[in-house]
Amino acid sequence: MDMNQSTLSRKAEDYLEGILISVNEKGYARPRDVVKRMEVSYPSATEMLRKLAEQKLITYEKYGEIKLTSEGLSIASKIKNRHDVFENFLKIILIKNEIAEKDACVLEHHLHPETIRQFSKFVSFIKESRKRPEFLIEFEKYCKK
Amino acid sequence: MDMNQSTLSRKAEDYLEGILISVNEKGYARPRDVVKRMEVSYPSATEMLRKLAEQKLITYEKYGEIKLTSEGLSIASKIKNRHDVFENFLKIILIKNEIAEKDACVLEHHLHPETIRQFSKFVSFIKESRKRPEFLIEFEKYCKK
DNA sequence: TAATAATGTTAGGGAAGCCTAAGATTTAAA
DNA sequence: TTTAAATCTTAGGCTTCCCTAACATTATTA
Repeated sequence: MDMNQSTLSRKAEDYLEGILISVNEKGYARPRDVVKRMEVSYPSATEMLRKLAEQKLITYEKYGEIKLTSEGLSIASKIKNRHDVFENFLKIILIKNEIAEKDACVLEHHLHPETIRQFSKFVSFIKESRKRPEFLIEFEKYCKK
Repeated sequence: MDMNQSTLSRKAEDYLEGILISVNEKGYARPRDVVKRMEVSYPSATEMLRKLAEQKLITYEKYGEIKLTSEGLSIASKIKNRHDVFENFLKIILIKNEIAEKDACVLEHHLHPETIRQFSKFVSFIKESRKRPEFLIEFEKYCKK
């Protein structure tokens, strides 16, 4: 049960994550939301929506609202968590927000679970320090040289 | 001049990097080297080799030795440098060598140049510290909790 | 409510990258 | 040197993801 995650393509994960964002905002997604967020044409979106529906990761009927099934939600949330981990990490190493956001999308796929776990720990480690760790101050100086 | 890097697919970059490794070892590559390193079939390798040759990134003739052109070498070297940066980084955040090596392959593509630069700086920053930075010792403890 | 605009779907096709099967070439062995 | 093994290429086809053009549906507005 639940072998889908491992066999889901990178793109399918992307779409699922995109759908989650709309669902969080207004309770459902529309093809137009997907089209905008993924920067693809309507036919491309329709095609992927059908596939995701076939795999029971979303509910979707012609001209209808798109929602995540519980399994779809579970997968999308995992991807989104990863995304956040990487985005946070990139900001820590002083990358501009805009770039950090985009590059997190690249990082969030296909890394070994252990790698993701370590990135995640690294971010928590930094964030849990009461004051800004000395080494980050040093690193910032180092970058300016 | 040299707009190829930006338009080269991720896979093409992978192959180029693989070829570089064989070239470094023995002065040239053979289809069998590519097949082994990329874990693809001969026809897949042949197809990509032809494409790379078309783009003048390698020299390659039927049944012949494969070599990098100066442009191919320049691109492959950049990719390899990135790979090394990421591999080093992953080891710093305490990921097993074997996984670090594989995941560096994922990281080495499609990140913003600024992101790559920052990763690179981060690694240099750590490596240039005379002694092992305190925070890494702390991080290691943190991971064990 | 009829016309228009926005949204969505279907049909058909393309590029990238992968494969197996079959055949060609080169290398190694008998 | 003939045969066998290894290597390599060609032919043909598959999947994923993308697209444009044409058509259908829904929403908006005159």
